[in-house]
Amino acid sequence: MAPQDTGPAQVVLTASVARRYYLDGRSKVEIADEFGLSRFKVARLLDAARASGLVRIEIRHDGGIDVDLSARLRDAFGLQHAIVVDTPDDDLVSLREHVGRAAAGLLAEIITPQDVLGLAWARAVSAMARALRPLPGTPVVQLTGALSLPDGPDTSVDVVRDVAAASGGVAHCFYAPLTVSDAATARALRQQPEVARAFGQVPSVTRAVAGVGLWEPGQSTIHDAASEADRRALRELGVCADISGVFLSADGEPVPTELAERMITISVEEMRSIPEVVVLPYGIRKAPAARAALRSGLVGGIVTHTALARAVLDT
Amino acid sequence: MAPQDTGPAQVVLTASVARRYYLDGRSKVEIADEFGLSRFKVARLLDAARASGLVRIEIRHDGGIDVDLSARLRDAFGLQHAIVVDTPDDDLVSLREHVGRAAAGLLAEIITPQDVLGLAWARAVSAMARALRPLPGTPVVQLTGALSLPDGPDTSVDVVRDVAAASGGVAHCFYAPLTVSDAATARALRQQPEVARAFGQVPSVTRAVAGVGLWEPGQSTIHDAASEADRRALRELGVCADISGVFLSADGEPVPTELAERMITISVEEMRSIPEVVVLPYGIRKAPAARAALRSGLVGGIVTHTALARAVLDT
DNA sequence: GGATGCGGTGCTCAGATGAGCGCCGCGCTC
DNA sequence: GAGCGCGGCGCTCATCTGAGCACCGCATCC
Repeated sequence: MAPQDTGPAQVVLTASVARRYYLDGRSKVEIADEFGLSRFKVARLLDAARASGLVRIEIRHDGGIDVDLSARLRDAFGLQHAIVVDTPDDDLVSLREHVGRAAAGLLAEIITPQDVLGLAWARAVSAMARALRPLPGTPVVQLTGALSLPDGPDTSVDVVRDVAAASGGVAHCFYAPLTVSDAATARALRQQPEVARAFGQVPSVTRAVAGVGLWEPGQSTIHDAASEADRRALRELGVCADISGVFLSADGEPVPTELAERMITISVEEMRSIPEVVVLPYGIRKAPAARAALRSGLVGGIVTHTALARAVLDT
Repeated sequence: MAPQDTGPAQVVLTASVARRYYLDGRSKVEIADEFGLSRFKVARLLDAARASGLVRIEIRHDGGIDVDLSARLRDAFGLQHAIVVDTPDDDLVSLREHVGRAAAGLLAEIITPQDVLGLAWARAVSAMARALRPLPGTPVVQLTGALSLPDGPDTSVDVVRDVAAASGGVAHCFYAPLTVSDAATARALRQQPEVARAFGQVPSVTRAVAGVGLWEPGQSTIHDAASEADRRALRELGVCADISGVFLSADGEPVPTELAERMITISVEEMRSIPEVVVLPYGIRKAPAARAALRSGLVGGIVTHTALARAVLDT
């Protein structure tokens, strides 16, 4: 006896109303007048149109950013910025390039002339530097000593100088290795005028960019450059991740290490005092390290890719 | 120097705001509070999201009705109802079934117990009757005499009786042919109590359903049943279409014919007095006839299919 | 150095909108 | 036939929203 839930004429009317409202931008009052309905009726038709799936609204970005994952990541860890690059790739070099490019975009967006930019060394940071377009004259501060990689063209010094050149700002850089053989040498190096001058700028740094290492072979340049004894020692201390020479346990607690004392880099306290540290993890295996970094509270921004973001969130 | 038009962080923010607004149904004020923005900023972000294509709204019905064409047809001809069945088919039998089913749905939707339903004979009307689900006890009035087709199981009488049975209402039907050999016989037949009783109900008919014929071979049961002389005579009078025995020129003007006087059917005036006549044209070739019917002003509703609707509108 | 224009922001105020409520008609039950 | 429950409708009133405007900072140009 009942006509079906909604008849065809109803469907057509609803669709017409929905079109006028959602696509033509008319007000419900106008539509009500036009169709000879009450504005309440129009509102109910529109509700029905939404509920029945006649009107479908989707939010999608085709510029290579997964906006949904980005927002979830940002909200899950209370971050200031999260960018998840949408790429099905799983080649590390390609991922790094994508993340670097997105980080360059983010930096260009959020950096103002009042900012002071700190850069740790990481291959992703180097990729970012290469993709960077001119910034408004921002000073750039080197946060870590240089690590000479056989395959890497850029050292931390190069990156800082390149970025400063692009920004037209001052480059606070120094020539020193990332790690030395004993704490005394490290302390001595930090006293060097050049190094001391750069590190003296750290308290004024407002944004920093760093990579994230996982304390496993091939997942951290620091790990790979360390001695077998250091590798084992840190593993036994429960080190899971490193951010610019700051070591973290799996749940994000800073882990004091003897190795850190032999490194030319910033301390946990210095890092914590930087208003926004942006990290650039990539590669699905680094999920535990990324999670540790996000849990540490040291990080205010992240640029990564879909697979890793999902892995971090699905825990 | 300018960062690109919108940076990645901006995109993520905009998408989050759009999600909250369009998908979660929050008000702009709530969103502004949540994100620490002014409500104006939220409104502008949403505008930008719409403009940039980040938010896409589409209105689509997957129930076999082309809502867009339906509405265009309704508006173009000022109809009360237009239903365009979305089918890529071009087989006449299949089209007729689809149109019939949709017409049954429309009828079930718009018929009330206060209505009086008139039915002309047409194969599509017969298809509709077969698809009809129970109606609220509506009286049904036969509007045309019977035409015996070799392949048609239903005559106009059958259709009326079936529909009345389904509705539980009274069937005002009669046994008489659609056309006879001379006007005097037709007049005499109309005086028959049974026939006169049915036609006496015509002024109270509030909705009628009829087919549309194109005055060409194979496009009108009346044409095909007519003598060669009649076919030629009407062609020379400029007859393009017929609706339930009412003949129309290509621009929808009623054409008085001698043939009409030999038919047991309603007059133009009677048809015009019916508040809503729903026609069921199908088959792309009938476009001129459908157009004529819609232009005539006699028609208040149409049920047809995509190809024909498009052909009618693209003129 | 001051005038000018432009993009981005948030204000006012009128008009649009939503939540909740009461009314009405219908079908069902007893 | 009276009572009941339900769904659809439109009202009120508080809130939300949009159009237009004024303001600010910045860059540009005489």
